[in-house]
Amino acid sequence: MGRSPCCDEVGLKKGPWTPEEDKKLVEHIQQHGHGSWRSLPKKAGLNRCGKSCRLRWTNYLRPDIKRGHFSTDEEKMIIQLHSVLGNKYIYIYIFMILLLINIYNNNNNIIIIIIIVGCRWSMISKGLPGRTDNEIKNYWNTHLKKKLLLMGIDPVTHRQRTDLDFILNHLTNIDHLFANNPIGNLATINNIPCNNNNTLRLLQADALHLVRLQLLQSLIQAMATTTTTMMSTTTTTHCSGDNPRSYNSSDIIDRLDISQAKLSLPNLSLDQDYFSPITPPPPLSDSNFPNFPNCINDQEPNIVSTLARADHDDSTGGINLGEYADDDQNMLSWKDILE
DNA sequence: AAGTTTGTCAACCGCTCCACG
DNA sequence: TCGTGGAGCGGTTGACAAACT
Repeated sequence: MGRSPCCDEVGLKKGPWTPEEDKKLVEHIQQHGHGSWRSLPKKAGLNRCGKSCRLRWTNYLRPDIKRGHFSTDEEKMIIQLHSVLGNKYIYIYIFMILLLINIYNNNNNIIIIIIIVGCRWSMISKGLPGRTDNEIKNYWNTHLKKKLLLMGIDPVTHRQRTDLDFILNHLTNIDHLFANNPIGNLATINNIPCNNNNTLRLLQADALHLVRLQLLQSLIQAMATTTTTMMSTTTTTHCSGDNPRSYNSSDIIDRLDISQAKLSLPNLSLDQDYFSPITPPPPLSDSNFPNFPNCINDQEPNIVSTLARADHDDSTGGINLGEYADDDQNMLSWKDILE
């Protein structure tokens, strides 16, 4: 065991391969096969270590390699296989639970647990002919991970994210969405009759508040879930991927830009005509929201659906944003919720 | 046009596993 | 059983290109 001395040899070239080196390597392997990688460089006339040659061949020069754009099917396959093969942490998690149970029960029996760790990318690459583990790994780290995160899916657990980071980032996206889309767009895309810009501004502001409040509600739920599991009542700590973060209530309020005063929103006097009939419109498309990340369209709350779901105040014809009901239909003020 | 930041991906590093003498 | 070398793995780095300011 121990580290191979292969790449420690002094004077061997490192870094990017030149076309000449590629040619030498390919020609040698085509004529003689790779044989022992360690002895290959000398035989092929290359000033490289065997390991470097092997990587160059397996990741780049091999004739059966498929390079370039990943198809949708390939993406799906990677995600699917990663959800099954990729999560080595789950085994450690299971191990810890079993260990704790064992300690709790004061059980002196020896538990033998086989932890399966590793072989992820190589196994995933077997499901995608022509793709190398290195390429899949790179594609996962640079594209798919981000895509899943934007879709609200945790790339480690492959479950819908409910943590604070996701909700706060979502709020940022929503603000960005509204900041970058002209008012006219919002009216035309949802086929809402449009009489004047003032009404549209109110509609836009209303929709923004509703979306943010809905997300705030999710945030509060997430906080409630998290805080019950934590020892501290003043700080909510959670993990998102590899980045542990801490929040206190003022951080959250700062990020949301919602103070308690702002939460007590007045009933907005929107003309009822603009919500009649209240039927959920078709999902928003890319062309309607060019600044919105493509991949999260399906996951994004539809603004008019949100409006349709909002509590409708019959007395004013507006929408009551100031209160939310709990499970028993008791009306709660935001002050109550935050406290 | 120039400087800076960000994203991509080939290549490297350090480790473990396995076969073999 | 142990030591050694070869092979392969996942994580990380850094050069380069593209995008942005």
